[in-house]
Amino acid sequence: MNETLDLTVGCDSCPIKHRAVCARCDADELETLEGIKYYRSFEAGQTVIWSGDRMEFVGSVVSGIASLTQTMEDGRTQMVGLLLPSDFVGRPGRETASYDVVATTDLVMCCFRRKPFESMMAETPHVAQRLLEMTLDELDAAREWMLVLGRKTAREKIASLLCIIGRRDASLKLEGVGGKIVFDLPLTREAMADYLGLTLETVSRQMSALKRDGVIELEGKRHVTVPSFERLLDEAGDDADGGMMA
Amino acid sequence: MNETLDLTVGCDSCPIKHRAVCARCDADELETLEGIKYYRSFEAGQTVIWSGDRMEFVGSVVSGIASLTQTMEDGRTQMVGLLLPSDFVGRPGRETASYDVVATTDLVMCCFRRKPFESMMAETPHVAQRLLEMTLDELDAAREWMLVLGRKTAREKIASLLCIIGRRDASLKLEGVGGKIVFDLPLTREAMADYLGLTLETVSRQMSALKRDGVIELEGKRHVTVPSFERLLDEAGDDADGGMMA
DNA sequence: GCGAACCTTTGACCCAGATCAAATCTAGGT
DNA sequence: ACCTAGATTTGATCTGGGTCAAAGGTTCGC
Repeated sequence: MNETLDLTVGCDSCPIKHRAVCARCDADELETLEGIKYYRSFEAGQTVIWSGDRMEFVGSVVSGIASLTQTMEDGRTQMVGLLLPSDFVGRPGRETASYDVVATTDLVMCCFRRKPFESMMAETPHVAQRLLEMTLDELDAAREWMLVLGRKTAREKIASLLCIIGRRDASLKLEGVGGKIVFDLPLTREAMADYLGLTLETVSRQMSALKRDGVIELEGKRHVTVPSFERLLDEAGDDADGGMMA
Repeated sequence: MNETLDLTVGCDSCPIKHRAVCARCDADELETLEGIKYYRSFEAGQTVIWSGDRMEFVGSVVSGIASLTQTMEDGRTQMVGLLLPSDFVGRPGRETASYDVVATTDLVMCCFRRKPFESMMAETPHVAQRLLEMTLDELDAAREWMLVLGRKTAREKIASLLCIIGRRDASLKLEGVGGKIVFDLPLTREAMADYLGLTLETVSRQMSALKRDGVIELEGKRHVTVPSFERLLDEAGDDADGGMMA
């Protein structure tokens, strides 16, 4: 068992149905995990972990969405992570998390009672390795998001968010006709604003603008159709007026 | 060897002089590392890793500072990480980094030829564990920085940056009289701006404002004295006019 | 069907920070 | 000492997005 691990969503032979813990089904390791896993459900808006809590478990999203949020004393908030199905939360080996985890839609998580860090490294090395890889992925994502937060315009920020959601969501579901991508936004305008470092009014305005400019289609408030992610990101760059100079 | 690892800067008994790889000096593991370590120096401005490069090594900063930067096609840049002494760079198990690493001051790094991920987990489990812990710390730091980028004002951003630099730097050096913290900024105004998602002009203006308001003292452009980190963060909140309403 | 509690959209106005431009202030180098 | 290339400061002006405010839309429960 020395090959590179490639743990993808929904490995069939594994009783736990997503990549988070399916370490290409190393039997012994899985058994160890089986013994300590359990499921928990949360309603939209319910708090999964309060900042400052002792983390009693490591969890992985099965369905629904949760958000990782940091808050300042004066109430300003910044979402610092979106937890989509197969994503991980938790910090084995640390007692406090510095942010809240709140269910953004109805949510099911697969939880594992916290194990001492060292014993995990020893008993389930492939899981440990996968955990490290996933943490590195999250770090990459966080850093990419720093670029979005620090340097992109409101319009570009929206486009970036739509891409993130769309890529994750659409890959699981079907895509629309003519290669277009169709998905439902699982976030309110306010949640989008929290993630993007904007106000909800600006988010709403920019969504309307993108629709008006034909970059995206909107049915209702949540159902989104985009031509392609490349075009979305491109056209979001060209600020508005796609032909108003006459 | 089952106790919690607490790897701090400058462990004496370890031939490698910082926490990055000093896994409380597990002899066998250190020996393994000894065999593959070497030092490299870089001048200010020199590129350590280009985005898209295959990472040939894992490195740890010995002295100097490097920055991790992401760039957009149109030239906008966002620094996504500051590498201070004892910090780590590198992504074992991945072929490309998505950002440049550039020396911001003269820099010495301790490098390790890249090892296959799996063999590292097996051969040096304490180092692997330490690597995971450090990655989680970086993730925390990145997320905290997302709050700074997304929600803080220019003045607050500067204060946050001064705290980060000051805490790291001052802990190694001496502090000034009366509990004040004294340190040298290792960054140009432009580098600060890149980190904070601001322009260099705004950084300069806010530095001047903080000095004018007596929140910080400046000798030359780089030598900074702050009363305390708490006061710095507090007073940065109260926007300017510390008594102008009469 | 009717509120009530939310979301969401839109408008009017304002301001923090960007942009453009010009001095100053270094630190080398010759 | 003088010159040059950066780094830094400061000023004037502009603007993207925030703030405040007021209307729609939806989706409940009753």
